[in-house]
Amino acid sequence: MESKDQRRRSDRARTAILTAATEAVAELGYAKTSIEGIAARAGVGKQTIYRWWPSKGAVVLEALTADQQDVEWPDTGDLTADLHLVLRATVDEFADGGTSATLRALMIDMQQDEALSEQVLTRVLGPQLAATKRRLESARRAGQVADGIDLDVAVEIIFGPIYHRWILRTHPFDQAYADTLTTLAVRALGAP
Amino acid sequence: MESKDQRRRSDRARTAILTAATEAVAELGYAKTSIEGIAARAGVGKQTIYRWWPSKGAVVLEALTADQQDVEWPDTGDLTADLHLVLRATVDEFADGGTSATLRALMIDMQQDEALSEQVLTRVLGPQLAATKRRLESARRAGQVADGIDLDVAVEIIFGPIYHRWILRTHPFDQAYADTLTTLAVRALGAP
DNA sequence: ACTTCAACGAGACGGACCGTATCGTCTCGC
DNA sequence: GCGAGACGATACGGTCCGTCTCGTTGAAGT
Repeated sequence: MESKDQRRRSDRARTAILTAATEAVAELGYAKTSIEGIAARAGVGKQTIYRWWPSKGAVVLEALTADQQDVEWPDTGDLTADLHLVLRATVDEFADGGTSATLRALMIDMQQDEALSEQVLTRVLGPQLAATKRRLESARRAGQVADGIDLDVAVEIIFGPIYHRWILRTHPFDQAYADTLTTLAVRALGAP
Repeated sequence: MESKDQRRRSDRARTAILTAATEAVAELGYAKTSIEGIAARAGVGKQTIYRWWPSKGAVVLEALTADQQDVEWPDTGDLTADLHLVLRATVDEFADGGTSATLRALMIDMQQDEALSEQVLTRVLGPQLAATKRRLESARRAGQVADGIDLDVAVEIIFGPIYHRWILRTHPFDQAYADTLTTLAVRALGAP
């Protein structure tokens, strides 16, 4: 085996790198952020980055997940109200510049990096989608979601439009949108 | 003004460049495709590319739109049937490697190139979304879409899930998906 | 037919980053 | 303390960028 003794890892360097990565992406955008730039900004040799991360995307992903808490789904028994709450919170989060730029960046690199794609999916997007599916299962038990509906598609009916508008910027991305989308999604899912 | 005399433009070079760009993206993927690579493949000086296009994205965009016909919406009077048809066709088109890789690539570059973003939106995505909205207006007149529904959001309810699954690859992207999605979308839009 | 002039193919150029390979130096675990 | 391995720093060969020349070619204007 080679150099992977976590015990000897410098936490000062690790923290400096993650901080520098976050700052660089926020400041320059993902495309113009380079490994060399992160290293210089962090006051670190670039080899130290290559020693612990395989790619720029991996560094940025860890920087993103380092300081994030999972979005938890409420379950008050009222699907419409809970959905409304979550969509408004999601719009807020995505409208924010920092997290938004980073996540957008990762979704870019996912398209050309298989390993990173899997990481982002399992560590960031997957849990969110799974939590949503769980909430929908609960709603179905309560008779608020029609039987026979494919819940994976139901999740996409909810978040697909969000991502669509967030990525393409076709229309305003605001609270009013969260409201409208909530109504339509509930119409799609609800038992008649 | 300087060098913009379209009359003197070599059509041989232009065609060779667009063909080479399409091939290169299909073969290497967008990220590994370079302007130099396209020039070499086309048997062309790279200055000839820089003379007529501002960026790699612009070349690829023109290569994509060169040989594409707009997806037209049928209007048989039956929204469900028409929607079903279009979604199946869309899934087919997106599942295809060639067009898919190119469009995916453009959506990547849109995130970091303002001008390109506008071009892709107005020349590729926009017309598709507008056509969909028109079909929904027709359906609303026929009483198949409830009054008061925001048609821009309605369009996103339809295509948002498609893009979501296509980009993130969370679940199989096939005809069965088109079927399921059709059902849910119609539920969301339909008058009770 | 002849002139003319911009587009053409080719490729040199400086610069930015890539990812790898070594330098001494520092520091942690034994 | 001693040794191993991570550290900051930096040199290296590559690739590609975008700009800038070269002659050469070929179509428009006379």
